Amino acid sequence: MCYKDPVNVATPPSGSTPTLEDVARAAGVSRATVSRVINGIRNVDPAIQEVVRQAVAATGYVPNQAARSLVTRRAGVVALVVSGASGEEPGEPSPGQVFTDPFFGRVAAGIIGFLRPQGIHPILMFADDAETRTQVLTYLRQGNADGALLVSTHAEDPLPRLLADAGLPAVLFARPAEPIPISYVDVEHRAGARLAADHLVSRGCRRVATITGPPSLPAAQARLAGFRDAMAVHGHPYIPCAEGNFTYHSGEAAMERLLAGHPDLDGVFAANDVMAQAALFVLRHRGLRVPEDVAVIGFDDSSVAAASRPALTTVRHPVEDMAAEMARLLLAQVDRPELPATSIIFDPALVVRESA
Amino acid sequence: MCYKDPVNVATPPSGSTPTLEDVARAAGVSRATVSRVINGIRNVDPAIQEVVRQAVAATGYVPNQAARSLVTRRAGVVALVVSGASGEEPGEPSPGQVFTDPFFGRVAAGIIGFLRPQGIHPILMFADDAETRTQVLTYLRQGNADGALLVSTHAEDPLPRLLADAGLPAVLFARPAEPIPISYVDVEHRAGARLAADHLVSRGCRRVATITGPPSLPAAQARLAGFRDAMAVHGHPYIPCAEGNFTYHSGEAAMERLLAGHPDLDGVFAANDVMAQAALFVLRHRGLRVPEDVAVIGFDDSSVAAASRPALTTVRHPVEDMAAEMARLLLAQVDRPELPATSIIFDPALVVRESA
DNA sequence: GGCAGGATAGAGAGCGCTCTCCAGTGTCGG
DNA sequence: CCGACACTGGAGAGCGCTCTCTATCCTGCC
Repeated sequence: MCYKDPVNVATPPSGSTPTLEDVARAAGVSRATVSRVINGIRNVDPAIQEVVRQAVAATGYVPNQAARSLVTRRAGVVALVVSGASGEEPGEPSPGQVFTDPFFGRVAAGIIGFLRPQGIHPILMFADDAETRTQVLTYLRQGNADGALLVSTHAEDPLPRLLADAGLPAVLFARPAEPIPISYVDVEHRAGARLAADHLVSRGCRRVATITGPPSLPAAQARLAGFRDAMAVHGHPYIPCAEGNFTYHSGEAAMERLLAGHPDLDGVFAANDVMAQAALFVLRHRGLRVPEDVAVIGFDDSSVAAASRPALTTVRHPVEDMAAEMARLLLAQVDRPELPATSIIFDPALVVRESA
Repeated sequence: MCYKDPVNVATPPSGSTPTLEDVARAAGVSRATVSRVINGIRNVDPAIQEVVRQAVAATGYVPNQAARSLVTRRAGVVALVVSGASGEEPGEPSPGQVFTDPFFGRVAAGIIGFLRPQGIHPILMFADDAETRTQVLTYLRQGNADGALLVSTHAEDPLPRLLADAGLPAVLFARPAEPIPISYVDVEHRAGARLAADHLVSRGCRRVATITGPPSLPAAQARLAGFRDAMAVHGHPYIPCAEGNFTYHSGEAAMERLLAGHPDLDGVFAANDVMAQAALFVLRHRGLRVPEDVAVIGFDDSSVAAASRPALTTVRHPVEDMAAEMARLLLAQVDRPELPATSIIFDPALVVRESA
């Protein structure tokens, strides 16, 4: 057999983008062989592989993903869905604001860090009402994306159930409020809160209070419960608490309320760093020193924790690792849809800085 | 002609997802007709349209995007690329940190707000070294995305040039450092800085300083130049300045330096809100009252501006509108690649709050 | 030396859709 | 009453790729 010189025959028929056929012609082999080389499959003579590779380079060939997807039934894309509840609540974060939360950035970074090496990229979608939820579902069904990575901002989010019912591959960032056969990753919130409680007690704090997240969120519930239980074990059965919703403003207000009711407190556990930061601000504003007068512990170890003054002691929430794990779980599920829903729970750790 | 009852013949051959063919069979028409109805095209009898629609509903048909893309040569996806320089510089924000910047959230929100109604979604990509830049290029060439929306964090970012050279549709968020035939949107930075200068002067500030962005960024240059020029016009030819890089930390450090060199200053213009917020913190820490002792003006009107204490007076940067315009420009360019590169410049506005 | 059997390459059938022809139908003017 | 013409709907050719099936070649063994 005689293979033609790949370089001289390379130019595709027209000025349009070259196809497999063009490369095959240039290399003097069949389409199938080129396909095999490109997809790195067995049974191709090394010499021919080399000829094909040269032909690919010479023609500037790039495989057409649509054609590939059509036959493989794989989009090579996953949806990263930021999903809220029905959107009726006032004060609910708008889609854009979600990004402002350092938490979301960490999730995105973790997901992308895992997916990028595999040539898979996330499509960004928001779902905050019935219409946009339908859009997500349709999008997945159309095969635009192979599955969904879901970050819900609300416990009542109906999207997880819709996805599960539709049998679409999906992984949640946190345990759903009600049991749904769907995979998720989460952190051991109770254990994290216990770490905070133990640390405050070991520092000698006796009058400790907590700023909670929205009670509708299981994560917030668990942090509160874990903190209370641990404090009870240390002999502090009653813990004053003020409810926030994870925003800076709500944290400020909550700290004000706590201080109004308990001016002598000497320790605060906030359910996330942003609220802890707000607490720091209020305390300093009141002339209270942190950690000398009041010790403050946050939760998440987000970027604001180290940036705070004083730097926040906080419970590390391994968000990036968890996000990468989400992606891993999703891809496994896409490959083998028959796999049962799995949940992976991560351990938190205490990061001691200056505030406690 | 007699159309069969769509409901009874509906079930597709197997349990697999229904295709156009299945719907056509169910409706008793040809594939072409169903396609016409679905794509809302002319020349279909209303009665038949109805029959087809019922058949679609009965079969649960959803068009396969890959097949559609294959023939239309349109992915229905655009890439949202966050692009840095070569990544050698230490202290450079990692991909994930980019999200933490409220600025990026606003861009994403603006883009999504415009694209979502059209059923187009952005794919999130980072490009921070040669390899990932190639990945972006390849991705676009493969037809995975129809074009790129580029947010560069560095002036020397080579990606815009690569995109322009490859003839791929792309729109930048800011004017490229060197002239490149590529579309972009930007804000009139000089005019914005002038607004800040005028306001400080009209408040009676006499000893004004500024915290700049990285000098390699044209936007930072323009803000500084605009501020200096305007202050010169007001009779203040010399303006102390300290360089920051748009982060909170750099803003703190810059404010410290300014105060060290000019303890008596009474006005500060920071090139973005985050650094202005840091300035606020340093000033309060030093016991200086804002705005009584020192007036502070930021730039961007990002979410942190209103959340600061005192709330920041700032120059509004219409990021969301600009981002939407980027998307519009990109889609126009995808539709008609022969269109010349266009640039659209937005006007800033002063938002007066408490800090000045 | 002939033949089984593994390794390798090619042929060709789709994947599901769009879109360009064409054929058929009905309408109107001459 | 007939031909011209707008209007509809169908047939069928791909879009570029993967992958199964088959043909060919080569090696080794009896």
